[in-house]
Amino acid sequence: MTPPASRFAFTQRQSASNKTPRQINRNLVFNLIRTRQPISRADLARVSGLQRSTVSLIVEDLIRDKWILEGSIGRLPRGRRPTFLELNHHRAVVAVDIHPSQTTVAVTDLGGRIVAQNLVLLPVEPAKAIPAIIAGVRKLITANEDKTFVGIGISLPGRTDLGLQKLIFAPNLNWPVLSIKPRIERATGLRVEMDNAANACALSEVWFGDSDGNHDLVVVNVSEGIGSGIFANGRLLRGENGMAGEFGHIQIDANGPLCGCGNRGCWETVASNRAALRYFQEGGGSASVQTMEALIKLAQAGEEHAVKALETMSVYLGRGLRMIASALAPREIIVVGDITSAWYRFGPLVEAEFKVNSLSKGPRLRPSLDGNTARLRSAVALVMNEGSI
Amino acid sequence: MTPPASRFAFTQRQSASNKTPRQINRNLVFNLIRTRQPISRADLARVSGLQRSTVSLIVEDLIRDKWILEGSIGRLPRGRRPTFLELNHHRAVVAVDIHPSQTTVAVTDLGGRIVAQNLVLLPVEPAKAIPAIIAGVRKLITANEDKTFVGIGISLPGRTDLGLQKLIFAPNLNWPVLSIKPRIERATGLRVEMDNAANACALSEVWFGDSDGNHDLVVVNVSEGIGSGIFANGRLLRGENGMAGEFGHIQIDANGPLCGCGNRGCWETVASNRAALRYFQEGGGSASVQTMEALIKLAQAGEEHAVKALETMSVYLGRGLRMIASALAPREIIVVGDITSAWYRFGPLVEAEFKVNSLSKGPRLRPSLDGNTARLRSAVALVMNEGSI
DNA sequence: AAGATTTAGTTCATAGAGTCTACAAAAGCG
DNA sequence: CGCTTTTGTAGACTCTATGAACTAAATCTT
Repeated sequence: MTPPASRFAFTQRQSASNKTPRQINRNLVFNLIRTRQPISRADLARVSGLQRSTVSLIVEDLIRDKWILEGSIGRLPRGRRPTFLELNHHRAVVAVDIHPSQTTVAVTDLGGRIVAQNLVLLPVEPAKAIPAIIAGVRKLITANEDKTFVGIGISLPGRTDLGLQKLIFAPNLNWPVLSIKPRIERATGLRVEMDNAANACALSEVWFGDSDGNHDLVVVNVSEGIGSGIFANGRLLRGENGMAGEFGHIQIDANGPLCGCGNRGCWETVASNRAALRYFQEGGGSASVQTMEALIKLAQAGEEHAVKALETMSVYLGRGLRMIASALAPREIIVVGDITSAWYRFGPLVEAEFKVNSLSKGPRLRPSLDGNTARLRSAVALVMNEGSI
Repeated sequence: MTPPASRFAFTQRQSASNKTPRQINRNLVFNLIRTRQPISRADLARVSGLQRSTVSLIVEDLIRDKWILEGSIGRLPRGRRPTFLELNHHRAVVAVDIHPSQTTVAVTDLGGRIVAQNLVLLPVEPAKAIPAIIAGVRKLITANEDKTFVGIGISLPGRTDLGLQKLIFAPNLNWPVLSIKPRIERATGLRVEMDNAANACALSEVWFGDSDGNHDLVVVNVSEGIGSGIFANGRLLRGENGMAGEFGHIQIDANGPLCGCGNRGCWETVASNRAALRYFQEGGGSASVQTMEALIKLAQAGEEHAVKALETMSVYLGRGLRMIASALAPREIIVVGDITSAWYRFGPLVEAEFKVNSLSKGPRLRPSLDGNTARLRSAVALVMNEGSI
């Protein structure tokens, strides 16, 4: 098939054993089943490039380990009928999406399909928030006792410290640096993996998008601030201390408003939800509008100040996205956030500014279909990505 | 040792055969010999984590294929004396560094040591430039007939089309889109690999730097324009059509001078060599100064206008570097270009602006020790990186 | 000086893994 | 009923790493 990866890349300083090919191929076969189920062994062999006998052995392993199941029997023009394989729908993952406005706990199957879902009212005090989350998780687990849970994936509105794997920094929630991972692990007995919302969305796009995960993409999460998740060279680009993707603080306007970081005119200060609300107030809009949803509703109803505010935000949004495009040249940039609910109206403005003076075609720019779902579905990816199989 | 890489990463959509471990381990062993030569089999086993017997087999292979040689015999406090292994110094690579101001052709051994070196006068017309390069390469090859050449690595002042692997776009040379790779391959009979100067420098840092190539770094090449090479997740980050790293066109100053790309205040227009010369002229400097080297010399002599021009450039340079740091959070940012020759004087200015308002420690910022050498030494990496072993 | 100890490097039986060929199973078609 | 086609399995074969045993060659101890 395609040529082998560079043999001199530095990716692996790790020696390989005889079990390495099985690990790789097992991974490959599982992902093919995940993305193309139902699928027969023979088709897996054709798609993967492995021999039918090899696929059979790997499938046997995966069935023994309860990751997949034999399903219905297919039908062909002639020849023996294939046995379809599918993900084991008795296995499930708990998905937690912590969000400033609303926190959701859900159960998804291994394919990322949402099976059950609850909202959790998050107490303001951090000390009470985590018990509330644990209670929500427990409730869903007991309500789905027929499932075997593989782990818990959490999407956070803040940074996680990948080195220690347990701290988060979530200024938008007014939480201090917290060590939530071990607490939830102890309380539930399940493995917990977490990452910030933008990375979660990026993983969702790669795992559940129609593309095969072979190209680079950037997810830009526009809410109170602006964060981003970068998928490049086949992995999330995390950077030192997980700090990569902080495009929110690239300077867009040297004369812009002062940012919390101390600089002027950071992208966040001119293109975030907060910026849009500020434009609205400064433009003479009603002081009663306090949330982005309200502002968007107003604009959709045709209120002039609201439209103007979102138009200004859109232009700045496009300008920053253009910088991301020239910095990383991904194949796609995906926007997540409230503004996407009015993309039909403001998307063209963003796109116009995004394409200004661009020499070549540039990346595709599109809104995420549903950020809430994407963050929840990322749970499977988070849990499985760390190699639980 | 370290835990295995994620089994669900999408890096490899490729099936593995039972030869895969050998490929990986051979790669690993060769790189250990490359970076730690001279080294014994026993030490290789200790460092790699492989068994002594496995290392012996791989070493036998590498010797048979002429990549390495048995060298001198060591001495220990007690026990049998180890046989040192080293790179085969009969094998060499041709390194070509095409540069607007001067083009160099060199021969390096597999360890990147420069064995021979010639300057090539590049005719202005592109039609005559390539024959001149070929002649220079031929001359060095015949002058080093004791060597066996593995390939030719070329560093270019422009973009290469990685998809087709043969086109380059080099506006700074006033060359049209050219297909130089197959021409040189046909003329010399050697495999040609090429990449732009910034990527070449990044590869050099990873291959020959003291770090083990396990972390992310960005090389910023400041000359007429500004280009960059991004090393992340264990590989060069190339992006769609090899266009990643075009930080030169991020906007630094919305009211800045008009850039060739159509926007205002691109980083290139305020922090490149060209920008420094413009500051100098606008500030009332002598019109006779036309090159960056001359400007730097003048500044080093204390001429006020020159100092001022380079100081302005330095501040803008630092500002852009700050954006790279927050976008990618690499462990290191390395600056290459003429300005590094006066880093002792202007580096602190760059660094000061770079660190403005930075919350955390941030990446290390440092000048490349020698950009010319780095670009030449990248030839080995370019040739070997594509898997010729 | 002879044996003990230590370290380097090799040999070989063994087990894990994928490939490839042969073959059994199961369906449609004439 | 036999032929063809396709799915899935079995087994011989090859490649590879492992780990224990072994040889080689040096120093240390007595």
